[in-house]
Amino acid sequence: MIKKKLSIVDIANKLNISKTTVSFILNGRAREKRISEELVERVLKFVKEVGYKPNSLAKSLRTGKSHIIGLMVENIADPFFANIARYIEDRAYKNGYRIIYCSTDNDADKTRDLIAMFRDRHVDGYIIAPPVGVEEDIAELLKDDLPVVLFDRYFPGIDCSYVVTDNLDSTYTATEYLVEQGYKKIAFITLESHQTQMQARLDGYKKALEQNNLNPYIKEVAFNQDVKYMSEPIADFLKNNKDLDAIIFGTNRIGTCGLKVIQNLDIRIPDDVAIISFDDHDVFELYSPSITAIAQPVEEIAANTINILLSKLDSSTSNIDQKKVTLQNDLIYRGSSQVNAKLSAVK
Amino acid sequence: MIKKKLSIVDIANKLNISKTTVSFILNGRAREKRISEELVERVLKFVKEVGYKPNSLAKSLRTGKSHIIGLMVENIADPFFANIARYIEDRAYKNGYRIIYCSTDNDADKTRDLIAMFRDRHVDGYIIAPPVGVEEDIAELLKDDLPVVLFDRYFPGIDCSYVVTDNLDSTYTATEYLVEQGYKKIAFITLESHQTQMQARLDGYKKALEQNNLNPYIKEVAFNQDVKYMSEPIADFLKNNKDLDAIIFGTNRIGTCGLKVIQNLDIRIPDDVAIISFDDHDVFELYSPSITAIAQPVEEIAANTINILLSKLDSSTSNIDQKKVTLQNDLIYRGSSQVNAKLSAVK
DNA sequence: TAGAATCAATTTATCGATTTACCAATAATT
DNA sequence: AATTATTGGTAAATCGATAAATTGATTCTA
Repeated sequence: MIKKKLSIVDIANKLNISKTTVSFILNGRAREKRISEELVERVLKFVKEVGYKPNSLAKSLRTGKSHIIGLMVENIADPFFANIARYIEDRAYKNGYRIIYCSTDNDADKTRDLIAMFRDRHVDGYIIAPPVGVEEDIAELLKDDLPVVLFDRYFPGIDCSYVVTDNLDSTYTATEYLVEQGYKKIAFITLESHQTQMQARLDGYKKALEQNNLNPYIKEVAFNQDVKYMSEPIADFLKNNKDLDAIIFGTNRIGTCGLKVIQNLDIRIPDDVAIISFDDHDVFELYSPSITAIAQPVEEIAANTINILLSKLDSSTSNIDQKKVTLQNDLIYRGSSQVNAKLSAVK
Repeated sequence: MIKKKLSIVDIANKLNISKTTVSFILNGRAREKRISEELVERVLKFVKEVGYKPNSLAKSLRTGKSHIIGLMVENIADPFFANIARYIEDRAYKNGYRIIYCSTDNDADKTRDLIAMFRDRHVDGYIIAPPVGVEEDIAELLKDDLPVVLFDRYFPGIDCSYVVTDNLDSTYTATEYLVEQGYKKIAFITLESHQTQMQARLDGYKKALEQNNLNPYIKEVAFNQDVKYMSEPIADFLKNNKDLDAIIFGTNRIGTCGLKVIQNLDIRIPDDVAIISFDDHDVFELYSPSITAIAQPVEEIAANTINILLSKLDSSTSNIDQKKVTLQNDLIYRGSSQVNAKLSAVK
C-alpha cells in the first residue's frame, strides 16, 4: 500500500479552502494577501501535522527557480577538485542552496550535454571548470542572463566572472628558485592541454628559463584516467634524459605518477634530481624527502567562487559587471628541491 | 534579447499539427499510434533544425521519471568515495543516466534533507552510503518501491540491497599477519563510529587478538573535516603507549593522518612500529617504507552497486528480492609490516 | 447614495510536457 | 445490415505548484 504523497490540492480539500490560499500562506505572502491570522495558523498547523512538503519540481516548473547550483569539475576523483567541491557544497548548503556536481572529463561534448541538463533542470547558477570547446555554450548562458562563475581556467575572449590562480607567476617563481639553487637542466612534465591554466604554467617555466639562458626540457603527456598510461611516457622521457637535474610537474596527478616512476627507476631525490610539483597533496608532504609544491589556496578559490555566485543570485538586479579574481599560489619549500637537503641526505 | 526556449507547443504550431502528435513522435510511439511516415519525418527534421529539446522538468513532473540517479557519499573529498563516485558516474552516463552526488558528512539530518530533495526532484534511483540514523528514511523509500542500493555500510535490520566488503575478515587477517610476524602489542586506531563497516573492522581486530591471547589497544578518534583535530588525539595516544610494536589504522584518512603524527614524533617504521592501514592510497604506495594496506576493490564495489541499481531500474516488475553482496578485500603486503623489511632498513 | 476601496479568499490560467479519451472516415467481419 | 477494426490523428485532462484575474460582501469616500 503506497502512501501517495500529498499535494497542495489535498491539503486545500481537507481544510475546505482553496489551494491558492494554501500556496500564499506557505510562501509567506499571507500578510501581503491579507489572509486571516486564524486561517494561517490552522493551515500551518495542519501542514506540519501531515508532514506535507511542496513538490519542488512543480514549483521549479512554475517559478523557474530551483535553489540548486550546478557544479562541474574536471574530475571529482582529483583531490584538488574534490576539496573545492566539498567547500563549495558546505557554503552553499548553509545559504539554502543544494549542489549537484558532475565530472566533465574535459570532454566538450559531455560538458555541453551536462550544461543542457542543468539548464533544463532549472539550476539557479553554474560553477564550471570549463574544458576547451564550450566557449559558445558559456556565452549562451551569459546571454540569457544566467549566473555563471568559472574557476581554475577561463576563456580570455569571454566576459565572464572567474576565479583562477596566478599560474604563470607560480611556475616562474618555482623555476627561478631552482635556477638560484644552481640547477641547470630543469624539465617540465605536464599534461597535454590547451586550457589557460596549463598554458600559463608552461609559459612561466619557459619565461624563467629564457631569462636565464637555459634550455627547456618539456614533456607533455596525454591525460588518462588510468595512471599506468601516463607512467610509460614519463618513464621514457626520463630514460632519454638521464642528465636532468630538476623536474617540475604540472599537476598533482602528474606529480604523484612521476614520483612512482622515479621510485621505480631508482632515481634519488634530491641527489639525482630536485622535484617541485604543482598542487599540494598528502603524498608530497609525507614523501621522503618531502616534495616542494606549489599549493593553490583551495579554500580561498572555493570561497571566492561561491561568494561571487551567491551575490549574483542575491541581487535581483542583473549586474552586468563580471568579477575576475586571480589568487596567489603558495610555494611550499620542502626537502626535494633544496641543495642543503642534499647534504643532509648524504650525511 | 533573450531567445525564448522553444516548447512543444511552438513546434506544434509552427507545423500546424497537435502537440500530442509531436509528443508521440518524439517518444518513439509514432508506429504504435499509426502516425504517417511522412509526418514523422517532417517533425523530426524540423525538431532537429531548430534544435528543440523537451523540457525535462515538465517531463519529469508528468512521468515521474528523471533519468537521474542520486548518489550520496560520506565525503566526496575522500579518495575512496571520490573514486567510487567517479566510476559509478561513468557507468551511469553510458546507460543514459545522469548522476547527482552530494556529501552526507555522516549527518543524519543533512542526509534526510538530501533524500527529501532527491525525492521530490524525482530521481529514479538512490545509491547511498548511509549514516546511522536514517534507517527509517531508507525503509520509507523501500516501502514506496523506489530503487535503493546501499554501499560501504548497511542496516542489518532492513531488507535492502547493498554492496559492502568483508571488513571483519580483513582486519582479522591483517592482525593475524602481524601476530605471525611476532608483533605483540598491536594497536587499532580508528574513527569513532557506529556504522557497520567500522564496527566490523574493530571486531576483526578484537577477534584476532582474543584468539592469540593478546591485549587490545584501541583508540577511537572523533571525525573532523579538519585533519589537525584528529592528529592531536592520535599523538596523545602514541605518547602514552610508547611500547606499541604495531598499529592498524581503520581508514585511509586516519592512516595518512597517523603517518604525519608518526613522522613528527620521529617514530621509525617498521623499526619502532609496523603499520597497516585500511584502504589503499597513493601515500601508502609511495611512502618509505611503503605501507601495507587493506585495499578495498573500489571498481568492483562501484560496478556491483551501479549494476544492481540499473537492473532494478530496468525491470519494470518491482522485483522484491534485494541483492546483498559482500566483496573480499585485498591485503597488499608492503615494507611497513614486514619483519624482513626491518632488516633491510637496518642494514 | 453611487462609486471606490478594502477584505478574504476563490477561480482560472499557466509552466511544458505526457496520457487518456475521442473522432470521423473507411475497411473488414459477423 | 449491423458491428467492429483500422487509420491518422486531435482535444482535453493531468502532473503540482504559482500568478493573475475575479468575486461578493462590507466599509469608506465624495
